[in-house]
Amino acid sequence: MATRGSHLVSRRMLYHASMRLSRLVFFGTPEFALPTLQALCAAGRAPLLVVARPDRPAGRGQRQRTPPVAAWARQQGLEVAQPASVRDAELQQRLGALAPDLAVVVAFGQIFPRELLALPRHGCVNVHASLLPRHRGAAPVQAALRAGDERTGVTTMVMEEGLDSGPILLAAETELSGRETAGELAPRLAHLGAAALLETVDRLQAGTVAPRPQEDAEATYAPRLRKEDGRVDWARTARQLFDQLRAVTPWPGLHAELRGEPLRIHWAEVVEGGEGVAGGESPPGALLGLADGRLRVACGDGTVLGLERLQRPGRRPVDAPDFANGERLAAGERLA
RNA sequence: CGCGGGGUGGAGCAGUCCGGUAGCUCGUUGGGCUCAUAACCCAAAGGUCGCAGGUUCAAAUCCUGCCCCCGCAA
Repeated sequence: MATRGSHLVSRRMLYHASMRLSRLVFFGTPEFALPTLQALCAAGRAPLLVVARPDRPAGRGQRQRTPPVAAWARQQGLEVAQPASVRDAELQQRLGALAPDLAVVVAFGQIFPRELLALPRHGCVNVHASLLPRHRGAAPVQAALRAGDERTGVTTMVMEEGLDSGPILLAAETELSGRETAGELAPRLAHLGAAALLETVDRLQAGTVAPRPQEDAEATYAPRLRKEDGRVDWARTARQLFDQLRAVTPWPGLHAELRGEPLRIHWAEVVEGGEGVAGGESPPGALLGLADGRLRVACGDGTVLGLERLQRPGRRPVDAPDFANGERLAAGERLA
């Protein structure tokens, strides 16, 4: 067993000796972190301090937005801190004065320095939205969908300096329906994560769970999505595009181009038996006509994707038949 | 004051720059054709052109204010 450095934290946690975990602090920012915070409060484990990232301009009009976690915590009368950085000296002091037993971290959005990892008596526990070591990183929910995974889940782990590489405490799996989008899956995993975290804390306290190292060789990475991740490459197969669609919905959204203007694809389905429909050799992106309320598009390997709901910039989303009516599509046109 | 697009019969759009008869593709209704059909043919109904004010002989179109929707950006 490792005996120094970042492993110090996990070594302390390893042995069944029951822990006193009455003094918690919570780190989290977006919607995804909220169920866990709420679960802690409901279980009588309300944190002494809730730390979220600062308000910042967002949305149309660039108004200052308060992160969901900060808003809810204040409403509950919890102590809240929103430092510009977790390295903020004032925050460190405040945390130190609280002498927390454990920090619970969910989708906080900032890397923890070593001093912070070691500050709570028993370290920091993180809820991660994938089955580690698969999909380490900022966008695990989307990565599982994009990879076409049939199952995913949440993992609680002891935080160390590496990216989501700490020893695993508990994991909870769930089946993917195959039609679920990231926007639908995220809240589901958030609740699964809340339950897992609660159980993790209970079992740490009781001494009935021990950290188990990750298989680093099996790790995959899920970097934060960028706008470009929503761009369609019609040379990919319909199946791959469908998985991509589910991963990037609702953000950044799947988008292609028609007549030099952006076209957002809100929903589409793989058209079975597409090869026959394509009539063989249609180039990727070629429009193959409207059928069953879907606008068919030729994709890679002779597959066909049926676009169902589309949107032009500045317009509202419309169903494929309406889109075809208004757009006056001509034979032989192609999406880019 | 972050940038930008849009509100036109039931749906999706054109027309707005260069004021002057309300258009297109669908849908709906009636009729026809067909073995049949979400196909085709004929006909009809259906619109305060977001709201209010202004300019004008005349406003969907120009000017002012307001309401609503959406994209970018996060």
